[in-house]
Amino acid sequence: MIRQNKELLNYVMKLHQSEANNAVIEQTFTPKQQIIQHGKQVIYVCIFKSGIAKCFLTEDNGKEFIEEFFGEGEIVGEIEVINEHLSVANIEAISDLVVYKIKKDTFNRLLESDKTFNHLILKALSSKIHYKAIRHSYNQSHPVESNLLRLKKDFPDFISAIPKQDIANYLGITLRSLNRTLNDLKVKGIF
Amino acid sequence: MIRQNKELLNYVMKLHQSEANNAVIEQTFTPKQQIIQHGKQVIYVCIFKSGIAKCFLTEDNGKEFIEEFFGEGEIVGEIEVINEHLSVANIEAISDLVVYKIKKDTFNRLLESDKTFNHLILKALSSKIHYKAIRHSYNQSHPVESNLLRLKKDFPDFISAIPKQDIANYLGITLRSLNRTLNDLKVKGIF
DNA sequence: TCTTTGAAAGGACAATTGTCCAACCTGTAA
DNA sequence: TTACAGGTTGGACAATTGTCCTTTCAAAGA
Repeated sequence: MIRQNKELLNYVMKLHQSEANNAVIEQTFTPKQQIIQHGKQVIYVCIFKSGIAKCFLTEDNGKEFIEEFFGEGEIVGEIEVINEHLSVANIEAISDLVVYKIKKDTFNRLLESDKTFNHLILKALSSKIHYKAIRHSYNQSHPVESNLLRLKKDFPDFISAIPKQDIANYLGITLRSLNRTLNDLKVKGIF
Repeated sequence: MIRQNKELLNYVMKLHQSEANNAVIEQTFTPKQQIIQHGKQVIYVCIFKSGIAKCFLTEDNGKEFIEEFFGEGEIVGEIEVINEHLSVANIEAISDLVVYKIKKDTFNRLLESDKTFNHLILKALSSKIHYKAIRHSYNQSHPVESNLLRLKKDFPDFISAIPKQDIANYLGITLRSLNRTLNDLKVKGIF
């Protein structure tokens, strides 16, 4: 549930050192700070060095849906830069965060001129599609209880690392339902 | 709900004519034929020239979840070729289908040597993430009735073009629920 | 110290959705 | 023709999930 991309992170760390003119900048965020906001232009592509952030959409009825939790090496803003549109989603820090920022133009230049980088981005995009497909299929096809067990298997400590409301929004259920199911699992001795 | 990518289709049609050695082959399928099967190696990337196919996963509990319906210009198999893993999903023809097939190695060569092609693929991948994000957020955050109205707006004739069970699987609901909601909408005079 | 705010927890009831089943068509094969 | 398989439809009831609301607790600020 917390996505990572170590291979990309390694490469961006190298770029951070080798590229001239601060092509890759480091920046820190504190919990609840916004990294990208829906409807705004995306000027920087960001790659997470450490910490956790959430990627979410807010629907017309006020409900918030969490697309992913992003950890080390995950990249955000690349979709918007590649397809040249405004930001679809919001990215917000959950923990303290350190990110590498790459200016839009620099990112496009790297895509064109650096074959390794280009391929890493192709792979990053493919992975996103891959894990989104698997996640939504599983979530839709299984009861809440199974979904929670699956998250626990992936990331045993998710209950304490991520606010309950965010977990509920990730699963597309209400906080009430989440609590109810967690309770059932406690009674059963799991969790 | 039926995804298209005309820009990519145009380019692949050009490749079909210009590339030597049958780099791009045309093939036809009839309804229910399998184009890609879960767990198998992907040797060809396919781009749809005409017709409709469904992309779906089958879960351990036997439930089938439909990722997307693909129409003109949509591409399948590229995720597997780029990330070098076995097929995640199944692709099956719904209507009669004509596809362009590109061998894995040819696809990789084009990605490396043809900048326009490379960029079209980057955009295709980005779009997939984009529309997946929007769709799942909307679906999870709205009742079945709203989801059906949204599909009808997108593709007015979907009820007759796509089997009911497939629509239910696409929305992650049962056939019973789908029928119930369709009935409600009929009574209300919509649909 | 005394509010105040926000996250967490759960009771009670309503609404939605699933499960199981039977009935009804339509086209195809025996 | 007859039988059968597959897609479609909806009744009856069970199970799940949502809505609304109250309580508790802990951290932050007046």
